[in-house]
Amino acid sequence: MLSDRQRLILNAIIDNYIRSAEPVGSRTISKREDVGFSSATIRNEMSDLEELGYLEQPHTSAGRVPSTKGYRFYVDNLITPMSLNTDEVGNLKQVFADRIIHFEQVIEHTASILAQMTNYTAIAFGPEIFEHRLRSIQIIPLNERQAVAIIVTHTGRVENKPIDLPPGIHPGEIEKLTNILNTKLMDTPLSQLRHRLYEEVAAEMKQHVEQYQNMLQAIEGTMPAESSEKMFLRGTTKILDQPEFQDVDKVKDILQLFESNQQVHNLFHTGNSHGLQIRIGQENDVDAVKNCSIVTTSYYYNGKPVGTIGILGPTRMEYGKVISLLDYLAQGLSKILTNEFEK
Amino acid sequence: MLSDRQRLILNAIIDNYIRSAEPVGSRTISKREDVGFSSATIRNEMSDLEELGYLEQPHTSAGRVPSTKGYRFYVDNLITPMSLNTDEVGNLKQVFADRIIHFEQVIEHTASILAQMTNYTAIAFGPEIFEHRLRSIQIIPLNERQAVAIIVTHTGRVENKPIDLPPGIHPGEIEKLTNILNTKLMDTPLSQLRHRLYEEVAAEMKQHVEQYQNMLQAIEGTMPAESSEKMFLRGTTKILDQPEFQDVDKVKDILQLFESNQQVHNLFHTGNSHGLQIRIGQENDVDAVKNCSIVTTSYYYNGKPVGTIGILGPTRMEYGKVISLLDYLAQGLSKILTNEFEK
DNA sequence: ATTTAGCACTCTACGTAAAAGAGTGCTAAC
DNA sequence: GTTAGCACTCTTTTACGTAGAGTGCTAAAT
Repeated sequence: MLSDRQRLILNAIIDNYIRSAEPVGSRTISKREDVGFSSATIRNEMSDLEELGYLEQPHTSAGRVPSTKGYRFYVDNLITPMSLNTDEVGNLKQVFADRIIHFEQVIEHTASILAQMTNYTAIAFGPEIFEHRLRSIQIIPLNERQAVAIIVTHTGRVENKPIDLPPGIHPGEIEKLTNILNTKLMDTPLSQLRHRLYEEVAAEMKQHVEQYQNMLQAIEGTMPAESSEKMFLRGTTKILDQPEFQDVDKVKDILQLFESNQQVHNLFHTGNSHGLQIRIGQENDVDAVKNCSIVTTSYYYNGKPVGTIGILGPTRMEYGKVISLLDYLAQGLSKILTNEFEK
Repeated sequence: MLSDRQRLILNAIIDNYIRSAEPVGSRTISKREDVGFSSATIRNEMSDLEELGYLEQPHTSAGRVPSTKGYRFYVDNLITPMSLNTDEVGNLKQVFADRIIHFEQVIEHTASILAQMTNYTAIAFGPEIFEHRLRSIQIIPLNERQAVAIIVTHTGRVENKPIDLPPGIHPGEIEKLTNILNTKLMDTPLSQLRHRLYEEVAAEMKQHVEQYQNMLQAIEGTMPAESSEKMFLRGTTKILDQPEFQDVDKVKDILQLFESNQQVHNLFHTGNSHGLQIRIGQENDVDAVKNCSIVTTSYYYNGKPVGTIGILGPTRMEYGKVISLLDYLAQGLSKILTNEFEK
């Protein structure tokens, strides 16, 4: 659809704008080494590109700025994923080089390094909980009325929740119950925990445990809600460094959004789709990030997508760099995850 | 030192400034009902108060603004703690009215309600960990090489850490070890855990567990570090609503500080002192909050201070309201804490 | 001796105007 | 098809004058 020259010029404009954050003029482009045309020619092409919707003009006699459509074309057709230099690869390797104790620590480290290397806000979600299988469930009484239920998954994730004990329950009952739960539910994926609790455990409990219904309810309450995977958000204030967010009003909504885990989760959750995803400016549903872009990708366990890492930055984002970093890290995570639990 | 009239005027100025955030002029004060002097008289007094260091003038021919010294005098001598109205008391009571499952949830709720009712940033620290006593310690193997150690305190707090297993250790060994640990360490305050681990457990372990030294080290690593009490920070973006923080540069440092748990902890930690503490503007050591004030108070368990709740806001803070709220909530927390674990 | 009215003075905030600068769009020449 | 040239437009910056708020001082009033 676009001529080669139009593509070249669009690419040059976006490239410049990403660096300068200022509307780009025709003369700036014609001075570039990779463009051999006079400013007048560029002006004509710019005019056409604007008419086609790829560029916008803040006002007459200002330079051009890429539109959402422009960025979209850029990331779909023009972008050359930045190849990482040795320093950068070195940095990234460190995430995986440390002796790995726990996958969640690696995830956390991933988010940190992403934020640090991009200067944008980074997020990383722990492996989706429905892939975790139960390794152990413990009920620890604190006193006559209260206890803590603890669930440990085969990935080492620990969830705990306080529960009320039925009045007058005997400690031996709790122990019996714990045994039943562990025997019956071992290796159950968390997503099926509730289901199997009623299907298989209830009957057994009925025989051995008094007041089993109260306990059953209490225990059900501790089962982690779906899609409550761990989330690490890093570099939330990086957005303040961007020139387009020098106005407090423009950042307030975003920072407030960061305060709510639920909202952040919704924002980055990619639903069924996986792999590299880019949402640019108004392509986002949430108003607060209408002039931000979100780039996410997935990592895999046994070929299945189980987690997401991503970046939130201004629409004027260094897409090439971000994509390369995300790719590299996602691959690393997939590899580690598979190694760690497959042996 | 200050005459009654000077105190009256200083109080009026601060009172006005807290509400308006604008330098206060002599005429504004003379119009107040509680002040029966002409603007000229006020001007003279203001001039004196400035000379004494209680007021500052942004520039000639602007009104006066309280200095740090002025605020200090205000909170020490002039302030009348705002009595809470019924609506407010109702709100506060809700924090404690919900059926209490877990003290940490109450603490969290406290931080939220503080932020919401003051429109400043609120913080609440869970009871200091050295007051927690061990209720249970569990070691859950994940596979041949890895395990998770879980520590539960009598307050229901759960800490967990991944540990590496010594190669070739037998599952039975782990069970034996867990039994020893629980028998020997039950009810030990967390602060003495390390000490008693070596004093009392090591000998016993030596007899029953192979490779006990490796395990000992691994377990020691899971013992929570001192002063790692839970912390709830709420309303971190409230500061953006304050007129004196409309400039991005002025908030950036503060928001960045909020990103680091460690720094937040240092900022609010009151060391040995307890009870109501107010640090105004430059009285703070940390540069980022040089034009903020921090008000904290303690809550108690058996008469001993075990936790802190507090507020961070602009120096121009509604001290009276904040103090009343903190007092009320701290008392409530103390009461609950004592009830919950004393029965 | 204290308080107050009056007034000149100072400084900021605001609005307007002029000038400078950046960039376009069009026309005509190459 | 490309480019040089130029008039035109719009923003940004600077300058300047005015209005407003508030002070500080003096002299009068209490």
